[in-house]
Amino acid sequence: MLTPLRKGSDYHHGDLRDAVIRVARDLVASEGVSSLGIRRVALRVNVTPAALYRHFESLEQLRGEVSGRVRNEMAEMMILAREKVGPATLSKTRSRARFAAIGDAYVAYARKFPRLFEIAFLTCDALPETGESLAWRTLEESLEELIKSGLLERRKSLKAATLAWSSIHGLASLVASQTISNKEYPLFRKSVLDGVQDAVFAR
Amino acid sequence: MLTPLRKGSDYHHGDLRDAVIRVARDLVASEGVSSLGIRRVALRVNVTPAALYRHFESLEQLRGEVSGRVRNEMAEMMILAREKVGPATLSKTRSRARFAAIGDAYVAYARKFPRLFEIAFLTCDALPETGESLAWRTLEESLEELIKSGLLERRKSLKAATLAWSSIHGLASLVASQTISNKEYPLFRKSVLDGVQDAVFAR
DNA sequence: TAATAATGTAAACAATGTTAACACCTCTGC
DNA sequence: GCAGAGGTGTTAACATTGTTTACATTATTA
Repeated sequence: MLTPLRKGSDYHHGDLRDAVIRVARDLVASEGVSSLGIRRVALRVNVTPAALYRHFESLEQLRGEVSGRVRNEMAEMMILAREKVGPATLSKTRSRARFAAIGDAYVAYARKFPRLFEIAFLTCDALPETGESLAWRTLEESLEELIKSGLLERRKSLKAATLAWSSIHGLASLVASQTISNKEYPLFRKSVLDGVQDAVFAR
Repeated sequence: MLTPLRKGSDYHHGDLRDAVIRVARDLVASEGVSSLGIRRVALRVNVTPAALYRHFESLEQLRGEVSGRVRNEMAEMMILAREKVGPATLSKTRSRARFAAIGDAYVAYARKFPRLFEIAFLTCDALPETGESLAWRTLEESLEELIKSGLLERRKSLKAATLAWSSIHGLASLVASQTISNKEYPLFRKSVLDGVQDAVFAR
């Protein structure tokens, strides 16, 4: 327990809104999106249900907020994984490995937190206005590295980005929804990764 | 109205179970998966809520049943689209067109019925025992055609199938969840289709 | 035709999202 | 310092939901 949710006998919470989203995220992660509810979250945050309506218009909006937070979390995981292989250089193998890392992190997240991945891409009537996603920008950065290290022609870059995202996302989605099992996964993984690399890297 | 839901003053319905799934499907299609409810469906079928529990254990199971029906519906659309380009022959262009048709039908369905596509791939605790999916078998058939017409080596066939499905599914999923807009769609579509064809067809 | 199973209804239950009226806390302007 | 105003929590209620239990009606079968 990092910080107590309520400091002593405070009437005010201090930072409800954020605590609510955090707890909601954890609830979805462990019990699924259909278990996310105003009252259940309120209980865990040790607050009255009505209090949540000071910070969220509806359950639907809270769901959207969780969805947005998860998408950011995913992107941060991707960035972390990329940094872990080493800082960006002009080395071909380096930038190639960094590119592979973000794709791997994407589907690794879906495998580790399938319920979170699910809520991240649910059609949401009330999603927080997000410009270009962090994940997409991260992908673009990696492609830029590939261009600078001479592995990718600039004119092919956009096409590479869209194909890479689609196939990686498809793999992640099929895994998260258990449409493909853990046993089938390695084959799918190899096919997709090879396919993406074949398409991205000029031969 | 094709068939009246209740024949005259019948106490018994005749074929509730099926009528329920049909109505549930339409409800999801028009108002989204979170609007699917026992009472709402019961009302539309002109039946008491408790009646549904003679045919389904829970709302969760009904959701699973709808999900299964939609997956079948998708596969039927794919088969229909494939037949529409013409019967299977050994012609290279023919089998190639038939292969493209099923991929196009897949994402076309997701574009036309995003809410149905969504429920089709929701993680479902109670999904009806389905062996190999009809869609997957349809894909395998098309790959077999490609092999027989000399466009694809048999040893590459499984890899081709997994890559094709992942990327097409990813494209469909990103479209259905509105992660990519209608404006961005054409570019994504071209990238994915080209990428799949490059990977599938030996060069 | 009488018993039995299948399938519907009626009424109740606890739990849910949401709202309105009220209480407390914190801050600003004098 | 302090009065009031706005922000943030509580309490109590409401309509609606999934689900169960007891009962009524129809269909099936021996």
